Formats: sequence, C-alpha cells, structure tokens
Amino acid sequence: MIRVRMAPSPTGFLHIGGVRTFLFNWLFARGREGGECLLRIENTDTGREVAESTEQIKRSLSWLGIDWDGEVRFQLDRMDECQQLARRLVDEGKAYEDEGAIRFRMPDDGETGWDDVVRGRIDFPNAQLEDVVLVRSDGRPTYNFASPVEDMLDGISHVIRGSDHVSNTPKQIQVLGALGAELPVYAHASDVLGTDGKKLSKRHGAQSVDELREQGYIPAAIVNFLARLGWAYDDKTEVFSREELVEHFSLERVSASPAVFDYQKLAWLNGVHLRNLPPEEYADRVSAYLRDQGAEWKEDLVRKAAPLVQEKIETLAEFQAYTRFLFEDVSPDPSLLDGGSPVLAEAEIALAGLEPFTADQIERVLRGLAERLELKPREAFQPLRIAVTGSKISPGLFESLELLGREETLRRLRAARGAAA
RNA sequence: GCCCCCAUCGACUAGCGGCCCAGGUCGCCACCCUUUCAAGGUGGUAGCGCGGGUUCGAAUCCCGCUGGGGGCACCA
Repeated sequence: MIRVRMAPSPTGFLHIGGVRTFLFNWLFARGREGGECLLRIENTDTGREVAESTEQIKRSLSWLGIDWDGEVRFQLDRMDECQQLARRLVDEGKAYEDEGAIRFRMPDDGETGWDDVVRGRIDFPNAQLEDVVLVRSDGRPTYNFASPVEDMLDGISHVIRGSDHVSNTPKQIQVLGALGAELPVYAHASDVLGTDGKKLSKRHGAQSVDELREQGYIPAAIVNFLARLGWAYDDKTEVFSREELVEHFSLERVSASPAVFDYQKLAWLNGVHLRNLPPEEYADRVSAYLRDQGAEWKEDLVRKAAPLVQEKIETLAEFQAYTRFLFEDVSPDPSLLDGGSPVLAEAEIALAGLEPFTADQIERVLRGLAERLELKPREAFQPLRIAVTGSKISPGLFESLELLGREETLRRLRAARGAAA
C-alpha cells in the first residue's frame, strides 16, 4: 500500500518550492496502483499560524489540479494520541520529564541512518542528536514528535520532503524505533534556488502560486516546469502533459542537487502549453484570467479575439496588449502614419463595398491593392495596421479587421487619414 | 564552531568505466519563412570546479581541497 502526505505548515501562502515537493508526492501516489496522497496541515506551532492560510493552500493546490484523498487533517488533532504515546515512552524509560516538557532520550553512541531514495545512504553520529522535546510544557506536541507519530498512525509508506528535513530524519527514526513502528521509506528532494543561487525567497520575483497565476501562467505549464526541476525522464523530453508526468515520474530519477528556478524557461513552457490548448479551452483560460484580474471586457468578444493571439503570447498577461484595439478606440502616432495616406485612402474605398467582410475577402482585396500601388505587402499593410490597431504590433491584420467590423474599420481609416494629413 | 548533503554549458538536465574530443531543452546570436509580433525551420555560442589516486581506459569509482546548500529551538 502506497500512501504519502503533503504537509504544509499554515504560515502563509503556498511557496513554489513547497509546491514542487507536494507535486512529487502527488505524482508518485497517482502513478502507483491504489496510491493515496493525504493533505496534512502541520499546525503544532499555534503561535505562527496565519489565519486563512489553510484555505489559501487548498485553493492553490486545487487550481493546480493537485488533489488529495480524504479530509484535510490537522496535526494538532492528534494531540491526545501524542500525549499518551509520550507518557508511554516515559514509563518505559525512553523519555523523561524536563521542567514540565517531555524529552526523548537519544542514544549517545553509534549511528542512525537510512537509505534515502534520492540521496543514497545517510548516517548521523548519535552523539550529534540532542534529546528533543516531544511534548511542550503546555501539552502541545512538537513537530519532531507529531510528524512521525502521525506518519505511523496514518500508515505513511513514503516520506517525500525537502532536503531541509534531512537532519530531522535521524531523530524521527529514533522516535519511531522507540515506538516500535515500522519505518517509512524516505526521499529527500533538493531545494529550489533563486536566480542568484540562494534559496528561493521574497527577493526573487514570483514565489507563490497566486503570483504566478496573476502573471498569466497556467497550471499545465507550472506543473510541467516544476516536475522538470530536479527530475528528468530521459535525455530529450521537455514537454509533458499531466498524464504523462503521472505515468513517467519516479523517485529514483529525482536529483539530489539543488535546482535554480528559471523564469525564462517557465515562460517558454507556458507558451507551449497555451498553444497546445484546444481553442475552446484556450478561450476559457483567457476569459477566466481576465475575470480574475478584474478586467471588464465583453466575454463574447474576448472569446472571438482569443484565436487571433493563441500563437503569439507566452503568458495570459499579454493578451490585453495585443487585443486592446478591439475593445477601445485607438490614437495612432501620426509620425508612424507618414506617407501611408494613399494606402489608407485606397483601402477605405476598397473595403467600403466588400461583401462579405471576412478575413479571406479582406486579404484578397488588400493584396490586390498593394499590387496596384506597387508596394511590398509589408509596406502596404503596416500603415493600415497602425491606423486600425494603433500599434506596430498586432494580431494578423485581416482577421483583426474582420473582427473589428467594416464600420469601425472604415471609421479608423478615415480618422488616420485626417491625422496623417 | 559541529553535523549532513550537493557539484556537467548562463539555466534545467542526459550520462550510472570504453557508445562522450559530452547529448537534449531554455536563453543568446545568425540565417530562412513571413502582413507586424510571435510561432516554425536551419545553423551557431557555451560545460564535466581544482588536485591527487584506481584502471589498459574516468564526466562516470576513491581521497583531499574549493565552492554552494541545509541543519544544530518547548519553529516546522
């Protein structure tokens, strides 16, 4: 029976490095027959608990598509069991009271070690292990007691966590041994570092799932990127769907060395996944994002505009810059219109009677016009683009005009002619 | 200070003794395609931290050094 747990502490938003650890747990469990993945909130330090953070963690994981089995558990709910177990250890002489707290009696010589799935054999000299507090004087268990106890009670088979827990492991192994529990398999993944080589922190741009979401990254890309940070399937595959990740993930191929979070690669992957989306789903993503951001753009027009930029943007945040001209009037820079007037006037005439007003027809007419004026396509189209979209950069001209509609197109051509003159 | 871990292009990585004068991807540069921007195509740039071993042979194994990370709480 495979059972793992994701164990955030409720001290704030979900950190991107933590998410990767959870993702490893989740991929591992979902890839095994009958594997289960629990969500446990490690809240034994009541003083540091931040209100709402549990809800925020659940929301972020759900948004990423990382789910869990059963109810969310809270470590403090096992307070009674922890106290009883600690009592028992005292009775057996394996722990002792110390000014109201209960401390574990660590062995003085020998070594404590384990075979880590990602790091290989690790041994600690027991002399290095201090007598850890199991239960505080106010009765609350500490992390180093509650965590292994709960792992035991829940039948956790694999403990997959960050390398910052390596030095806790020998202590927890000793506690588990004293309790007569079977040891789980341990796998300690490395840390995620910022671009400066330091552990990811507030200084490194986006560091929470919420921030990534605001910046226009989508779950498929984030999951793909995070999975590839410290893990590789082979020597060439970079793009994975969620299903492929579940199918191929293995702890044995997780790297022990720290990885740097590279926003450029994340952006590239985001573009790849955005382009891979079926048009309908892509439109869903775009409008959901705009709603999230509080942009009050007409939904049906957003959906129609979506296909025009699916090939062009890397993050959802770029959508508005490309399509703003469809939602608002434009004010083209007159200097950019210079010399374009003949094209503007001719286009206005040519498009005025065009029926039907579709991208295909618009293209046919405008290409013909460029030929008559003996202009290269780019020379003829750029003034039109600027006149109608107000920018040198836009989605395809013909599709853009179709969407804008004849009336508005002609109006803008006229306005531009006035401005250029 | 003590303990533990890590070390291949700028970044993510493949490599588990000969297939590697090191492969893929992002980035960057050039060219092609092209209605702009992208996308796509082609080519290029760039790396085994250092020093000792072991071996016929080392990116791969061992030791040391250096560098980086983590931990040493009645935090998690």
